[in-house]
Amino acid sequence: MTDGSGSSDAFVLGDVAPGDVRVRYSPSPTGNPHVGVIRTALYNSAFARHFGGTFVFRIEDTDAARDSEESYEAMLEAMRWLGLSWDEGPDVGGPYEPYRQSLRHEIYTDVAGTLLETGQAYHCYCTPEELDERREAARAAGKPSGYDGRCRTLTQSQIEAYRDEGRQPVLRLRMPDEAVTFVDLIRGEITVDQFNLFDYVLVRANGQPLYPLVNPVDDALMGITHVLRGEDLLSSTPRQLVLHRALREIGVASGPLPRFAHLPLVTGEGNRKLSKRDPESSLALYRERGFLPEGLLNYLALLGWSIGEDREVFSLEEMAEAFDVTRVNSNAARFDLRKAEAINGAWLRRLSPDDLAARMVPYLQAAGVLPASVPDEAMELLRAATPLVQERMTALDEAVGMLGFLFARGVVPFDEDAVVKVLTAGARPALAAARDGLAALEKWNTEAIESTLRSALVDGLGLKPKHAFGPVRVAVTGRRVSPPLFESLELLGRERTLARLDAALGRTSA
RNA sequence: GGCCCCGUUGUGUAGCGGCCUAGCACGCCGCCCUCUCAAGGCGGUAGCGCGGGUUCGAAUCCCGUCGGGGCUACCA
Repeated sequence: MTDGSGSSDAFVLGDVAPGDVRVRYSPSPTGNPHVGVIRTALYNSAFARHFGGTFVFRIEDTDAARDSEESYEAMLEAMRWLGLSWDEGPDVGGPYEPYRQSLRHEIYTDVAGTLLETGQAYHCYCTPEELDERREAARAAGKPSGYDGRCRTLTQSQIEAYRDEGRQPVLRLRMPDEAVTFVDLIRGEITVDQFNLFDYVLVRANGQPLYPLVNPVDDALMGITHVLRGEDLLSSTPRQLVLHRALREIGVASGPLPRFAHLPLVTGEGNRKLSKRDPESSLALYRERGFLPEGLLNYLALLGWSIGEDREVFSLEEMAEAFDVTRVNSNAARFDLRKAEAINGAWLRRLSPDDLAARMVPYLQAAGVLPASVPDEAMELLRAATPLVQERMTALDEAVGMLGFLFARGVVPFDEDAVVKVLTAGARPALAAARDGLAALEKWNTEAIESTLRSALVDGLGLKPKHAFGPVRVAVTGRRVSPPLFESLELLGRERTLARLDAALGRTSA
């Protein structure tokens, strides 16, 4: 938290007291949540918490054709999984309910009506075809191709003529005859002149309010003080500001205009904006792969912002403490899976073994390694094995391959390649010596196992460590890569170890 | 086409006129450690798009240029 006295904080706040800061995250529930949009949520959350303000979660389900209840649930669930909590929202309520646009229809209709009555907006009777035609013509002439304002000053008789034709009008906002300037918290002053400000559509001919109306109206009504959103919305900001001013003029809203910060886009391969259609953008994918919420969020934070001082691993709390929008980069950032994995790995290693063990459970269950209800012994075994794999994992789903052998009943599933390359006839002496040595062992612990194996295989058979332990590893774990061998054997137990060595011996003789 | 934004190694960034022979992280390469794989340690690779200014001095400021991206719907 901060008192807002830092120099950038003061600039960012403007006239707003730190505790009065209100930001919102307002996704539209179409498809699966994607990482770019989650980063926006993260930055908003960090911003609100930095100032001790309010983080509002609002659902922009304005487009009935594309929105779905499933993705609404998915969005909520994703936010909870990530641990991004909100102060007001569709599920928790708040002073500005409802928080779903689909439930606020009347509000928009009322506002639209007032906008029309006061002349801030007007009816436009142009058909889509006419619009297209004129747009193409303007474009061909090298001129701005937005709406040309034809219906701005229709006479009563013209209106009646259109009505007689059966035309249904859309509602357009009247833009000013002067440039609009605003200060973007990240990019500085941005100006768009009046020739590039078009009277845009607020309400469809069928009466449905559109995003360009609904979004600023909700921001204004909900007292949003700062808008942190993607750069793709940058060019529409001047137009929205005009609406905001109009809303204040007609008394629908009061308070200062929101301040904007446009976050750099998150791109994928080829520097294109990451879209929902790109598979690597899917939050669910990273979750299934076993990313930790902490790790993913940490990585996402790095996409456009730096905590400074050559540090890259930090928590949500640390981020909130240090977050400064003005230090967000203005250039687009490429999502890099390798780096994301590295950060996630760092978080995995930070976890306490018990915590990590608990988090691995669902992944082991999903893979059938552990049953739906985990017996106490199995959980004990898992906890004991966790330190062996903790520094070897980059994501939770890797636990399946690394620890599967510990929970396998009877014969382990073998990796074919490992069998062919390692469990050869030449491996028999090593396997046999290992079997005999281990069978005779008095105490079954890591130290004893190691010294027995070393003396039997390395000293006794004169094998190089790599060739000595390789066959044992494959015999017992089924793979060429495993957690440390001696510790693994201890955990596996003598009985199962010997059984697997016997099984391997059987294989190699065949 | 028009408007807007952006431009430091392959990627993410530090840098806010001298501390920069440009730092860090990921990646990549090599070495060490070592029962495999990791983790860890050490070392290496590679960058201020270009051209003009301003200045004693520019990655940092200005202009231009080139390049990239976004927007340009009765989608959000």
